[in-house]
Parts: sequence; C-alpha cells; structure tokens
Amino acid sequence: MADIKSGVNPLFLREEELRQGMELLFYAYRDFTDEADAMLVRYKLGRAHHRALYFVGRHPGISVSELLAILRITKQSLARVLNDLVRQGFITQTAGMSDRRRRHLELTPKGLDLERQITEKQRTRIARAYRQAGAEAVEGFRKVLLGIVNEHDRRLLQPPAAAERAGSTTLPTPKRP
Amino acid sequence: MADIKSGVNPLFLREEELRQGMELLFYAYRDFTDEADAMLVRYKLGRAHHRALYFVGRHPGISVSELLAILRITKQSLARVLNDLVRQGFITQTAGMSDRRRRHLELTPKGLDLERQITEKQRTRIARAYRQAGAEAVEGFRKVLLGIVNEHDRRLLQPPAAAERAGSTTLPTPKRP
DNA sequence: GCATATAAGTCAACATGGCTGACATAAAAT
DNA sequence: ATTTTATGTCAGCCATGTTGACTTATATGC
Repeated sequence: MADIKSGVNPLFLREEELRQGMELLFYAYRDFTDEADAMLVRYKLGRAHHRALYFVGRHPGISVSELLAILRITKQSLARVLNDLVRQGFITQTAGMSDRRRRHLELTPKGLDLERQITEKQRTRIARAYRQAGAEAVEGFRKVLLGIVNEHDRRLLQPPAAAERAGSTTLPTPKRP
Repeated sequence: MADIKSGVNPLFLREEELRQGMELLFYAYRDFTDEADAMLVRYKLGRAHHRALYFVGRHPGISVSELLAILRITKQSLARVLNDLVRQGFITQTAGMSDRRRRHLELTPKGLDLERQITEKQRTRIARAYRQAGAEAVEGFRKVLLGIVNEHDRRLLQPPAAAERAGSTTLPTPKRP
C-alpha cells in the first residue's frame, strides 16, 4: 500500500509507461494522417489512394503482390484505388521482362508531383519533430518503432548496410535524385 | 554530381531520413493495431469500439465531448459504438453532479476486463520493443512522437509534473491500482 | 508438351466506420 | 425568459475494408 501511495509501485509504473507509449502512437498517427487527408480532399482522393501512391513512389517498379504485402489489404481493395490512379495518369503499369505476369508499378511525373504535394506537410511535421527532439532522440524513435514492427518487415527496414549484406529478398530500393 | 554518387548529398539524406520515419510510423501502427483487431473479432467488436473502450478506461469519468475531442470523430459516429458498449454492459454513463447535462463515462468491471484482454498483446509488444531498445531509446521515442502531436494535445500529454503545475484544463487522470 | 501453380484482374455482395444534415431534450448561463 | 451548451437520435451517404467465385496469361515442374 505504501508502494502505491508513494508512486513507486514498479508494476504501476511499467503499466503507465506502456500505456503512454500506446497513446502517443495513437495521437501521433492521428495528427500525422489528418494532415495528408486535408490535402487529399482537394484531389478527390482518399487515404487509401495516398498509401498506394506513397509506396509506389518509394519503391519504383514494385509489383502488385509486393504492394499488397506492405498494405496488408486484399487485392480487390487495392484494385479499386490502383485503377483510379492508373486511369488518372498517376501510376503506370508495365509487364515484367523476366516474368511477364508481373506488373511493375511506377509513378508518372504527374504522380510524383501529386505524391510530393500530399506528403509535403507530413514531411515538414516530421522534420520539425526531429529537429526539436535532436539526433539522439531520433535514433531512439527509430529503434523503438522498428521493435514494434513484425520481425519479417523489421529486417527489410534495417539500415541499408545490413540489408545489402543479406543478399535481399528486398523490395526495389528508392532511387536517389 | 559527386555528392550524389558518393551519397553525401545532404538534401537526399534528409529526405531519406524523413521518409524512413514516416514509413516506420506506418508499419508500426499497422502491426500494432492488427494485434488488437484479431482479439476484437472474438467479441464481435470493431476497432472503433476498442478506441472508445481504451480511452474511457484511461480517463475514468470522461465526458462525451472530451472523448470526441480525443477520437476526432463526430458524435454520431461515437454514438454508434458507445451505445453498443453501454448496452452490453461494458460502460456506464452517469450524469454529472455539478453539471447534470454531462454524461460521465466509466468502465464496468466487465468493461475493464475486456479492455485488458484486448490490449494485452499490444502491451506485450510495446514492452518487448522498449526492453530491446533500452531506456534511452524510449526517451527519444517519446520525445519525437510528442513532437508530432499537435501543440494542444502535446501539453496535455506532457510529463505529469508539468501538467499539474499548469492548473489543468486536463482530463481526469488515470487512477492508480 | 501437358499439368499445375502463380500473378493479376474482375464481378458481386456485404460490413464497418467515417461523414452531413436535421431535429429533440434537458440543463446551464445570461 | 431567452439563449447556449451537452447530449442523443434518425436518416442516408461514402470510402474502404472484407469474402467468394471465376478468368486470363504466363511460368514452372515433371
């Protein structure tokens, strides 16, 4: 009882700490996505469109099934937004050379532009948070988030050095400007 | 050009760093919520129910409008899930003493139980990530996430010491066990 | 070369959880 | 006494997730 009143009950502290982390994740994600959503309404697109756009931009030449694995949705759900984006000229699909069943997705210049616009404010927000928190905090941020991600994807997201060492079942990596 | 090839282009590094952060947030949130979702199907409840349940558990006696401010949804949307939870005996509503228009929400013992069960795996996951990353990393994780949250809520989420100093427009704080 | 497996696309129907708009009630505040 | 606030409710719409069934083209294994 003395423990509880003096606030040194280690079980309580642990629980409180964990809950704070869970909430922080909720609040940060909420505010982070709100920002893109506001931009999306102008283009009459939804959050699902943004996600597809983002990851295609991030992994140029990604296949449909790889994209599905990232988004963790069904192909029927993806088809809906992907077809929109292709029809509106934001994304191109080209059959693979070695395996012609595969469709490799890429952003058109127009798509690249759109992606940049939508993500713009999000980048600024993260940048500000990074700047205010400092390099060391950013390192911790990454470490913890990475620990929350499932083991499989965690490997793929590891620092590039480690990923290259591994011979890579990896996705196409972002191209430098 | 030499900059780009040698990978020391500071603009590229910055962009890459920010995108990594954005993605990490996506992946972590995806895997974090998946876990609760799996549990929720057993009780025939949705993610929206869980969010309400969680925050009522976290802020016993919270009013409807306060809850709305956290969730950032319309009262019509909230009503749907809240009514379910009340009807099924997970949450009680009691009129405020000073202001009898207000409905103060609380978890019943049954609701508390449910909340614990659903959040169980999420807590374990965060705990594991914290343990692996270390105390310093956790500090950084919090700092950065807090920086992503909007200013208003950031204040409310600050370390309790600071919040108490502030005379508090704050929500009811969690009770210790 | 034929059988089977894989990658992708499509149609249809359904569930969840957001949204807007309109309106009602009770209690507080002016 | 009037107005404002907190909450609740009805009705309908939309975005985005789901399952299930089926097609087409291509690759792969025997």
